[in-house]
Amino acid sequence: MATIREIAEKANVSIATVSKVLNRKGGISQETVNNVMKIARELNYRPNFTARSLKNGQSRTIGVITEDLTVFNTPEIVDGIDAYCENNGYHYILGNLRFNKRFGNQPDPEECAKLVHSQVDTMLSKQVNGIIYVGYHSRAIAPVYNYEEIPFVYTYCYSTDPNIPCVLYDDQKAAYEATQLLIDRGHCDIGVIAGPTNSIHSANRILGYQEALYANKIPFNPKHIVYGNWERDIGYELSKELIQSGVTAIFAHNDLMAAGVIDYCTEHKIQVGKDLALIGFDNREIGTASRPKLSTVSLPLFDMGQTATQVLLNILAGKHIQRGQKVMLACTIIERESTMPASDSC
Amino acid sequence: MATIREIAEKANVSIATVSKVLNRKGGISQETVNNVMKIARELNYRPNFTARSLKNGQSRTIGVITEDLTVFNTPEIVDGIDAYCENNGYHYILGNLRFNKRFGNQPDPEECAKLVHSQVDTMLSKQVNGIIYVGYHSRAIAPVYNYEEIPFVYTYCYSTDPNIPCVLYDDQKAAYEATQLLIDRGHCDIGVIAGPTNSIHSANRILGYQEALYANKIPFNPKHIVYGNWERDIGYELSKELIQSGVTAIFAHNDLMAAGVIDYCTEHKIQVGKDLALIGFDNREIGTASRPKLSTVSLPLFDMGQTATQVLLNILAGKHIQRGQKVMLACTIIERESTMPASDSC
DNA sequence: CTGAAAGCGCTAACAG
DNA sequence: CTGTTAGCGCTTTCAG
Repeated sequence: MATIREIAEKANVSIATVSKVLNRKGGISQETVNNVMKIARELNYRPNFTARSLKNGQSRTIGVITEDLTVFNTPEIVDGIDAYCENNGYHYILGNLRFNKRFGNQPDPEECAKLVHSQVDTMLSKQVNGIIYVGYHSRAIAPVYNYEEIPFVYTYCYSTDPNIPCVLYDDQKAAYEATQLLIDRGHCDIGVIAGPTNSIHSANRILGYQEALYANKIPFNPKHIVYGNWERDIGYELSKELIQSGVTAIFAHNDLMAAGVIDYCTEHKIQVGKDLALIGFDNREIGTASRPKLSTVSLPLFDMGQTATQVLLNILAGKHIQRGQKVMLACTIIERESTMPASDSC
Repeated sequence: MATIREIAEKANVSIATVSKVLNRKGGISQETVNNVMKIARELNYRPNFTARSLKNGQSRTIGVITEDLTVFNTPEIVDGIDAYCENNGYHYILGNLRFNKRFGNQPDPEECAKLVHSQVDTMLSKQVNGIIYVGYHSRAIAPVYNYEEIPFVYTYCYSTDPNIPCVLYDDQKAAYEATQLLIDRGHCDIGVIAGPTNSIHSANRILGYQEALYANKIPFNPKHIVYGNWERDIGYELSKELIQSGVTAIFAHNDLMAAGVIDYCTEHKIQVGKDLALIGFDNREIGTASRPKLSTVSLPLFDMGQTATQVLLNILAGKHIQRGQKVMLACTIIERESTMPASDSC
């Protein structure tokens, strides 16, 4: 690859002059400029990013660490990071921890820490200015590193340390809206199939659900909340309970469990979308595959990627960030067939 | 961040000595080694990758260009690249073209070329040693660049130029095996719902299908092949035709069209897995969501990523590569419920 | 307007 | 065993 020096030789000028021309610094005669540019083009010159970074002492590069690229949420988030970087003249390098293949859903904290540590080390050695850490499932994570050296932003997970900003989606608001949709469709006996009792997602979604009931003056019946394990089978089982206890609508905390509800209903000739209203969460592919198509809550993944990048670049630009900043992005309700027919209200 | 120079000062040795210690070059007294290492650790020293690359004139880094990270096949492939790089001491940088959001399924060749060109330029300026190009749907692509400068390997797509190696999966073999499975399950009137007539995938899969019939001495009835558009609705419509013409098994060239077949059968009380055997292709999420669960063909995506990287690293290591090398990786048949009950043979 | 020279952090001859 | 020196490709100050 051609270097600045080769251009200088061909053009019979010094490398300093070439550098100035290439960087449009001005103070160079038009003639020289033209000539240098012409030769640069002929030689198919491309600046050496490495050398430039070294000299300038800055890379305009951020690191993106994904816990697992193959998990459904992650590619969209990275897509958002990519777009935001491109629009702001930043580069990023991706590091993928492959937690899924290595650990399944039960990451060994010890091993994880080692992987993260080594990934951060690599990135630091590549002179990144900051790091976005993308969780593979939402949970609280201890600070991954002696993060003081460099700003971190978490997304799709959050830190136990209040100094690390995170970008999340708003479970509570989404649940409020999902519940409101069910109410708008004429239901007041609304069951909830939540995730495990220790899920923060479910806790927040239950809050949103309760708020919506309250706002609509519908009494809250604690029996209408049952707890599952995010799997399809449990949706099947729990829907039985719920339906027998008289609910006419179900808010399942993920699409998989909602699919289980559809399984149960199909088997028992209960028409979802008519006899029973159903809404899921996550907007997974399964929701368009099911019959009827599942109404659900879509996660703002692309936006989370963009926002996380924005937050990080703001920090890098020295803009003040509140301690413990948590950016909450809104989800979108997607109404499909499972909640469709508006019947009469309570 | 600490530099080699700071270590040298604290240790009262020259930077050359420090460098030698850090790179385990030997010829340094144990005492000095210990001391330098200790100080390096205290200072939390991390080598500057940028400086090292510049000096050594090589980055041990490859570029990975994805046409679209958010498309179902891509993350698994990148995961494979990641794993292979990690195991072989290589780095990679990812560039994501975001074709899907920019163009949908109809990429404008002009615009694409511009994006690719600029991405390759960036990577070249970052001194990558080679590039893996990951297609977002399988098709022939004109050489993306003046690729002579640097080796390219394509995966999930192939080049019109025979000099560029590509890593693909073996449609024909997979189709042979899928058809054989149907035959093993007792069927001889096997319909095919193919993709569009111009799809190379479908052409190869039809070949595999015909081979399997021939190997089992089953006459090939051209009427049993119908052409769709990869969408679910067309699966519904075409299954009608096929079933009326008397087939007892269907090989759909993707899972989406297979889901359409299930739709039709559910509606017409035809029990898939009993009255009709069905196998799809791609192993998408929808296949576990459907009832019955869909038998299908799983793509060797992770393996494609690994193999593409292997091919590229071999080229970089100077190993000879045949002109026009096409590596064909085997798919895996996944039998689920839609082909299950083995009945009596023809 | 142009060029010489220093230096980013690191490695590798080579000399001592 | 250790240090001096040159230089990777580039930018920037300073002198001319």
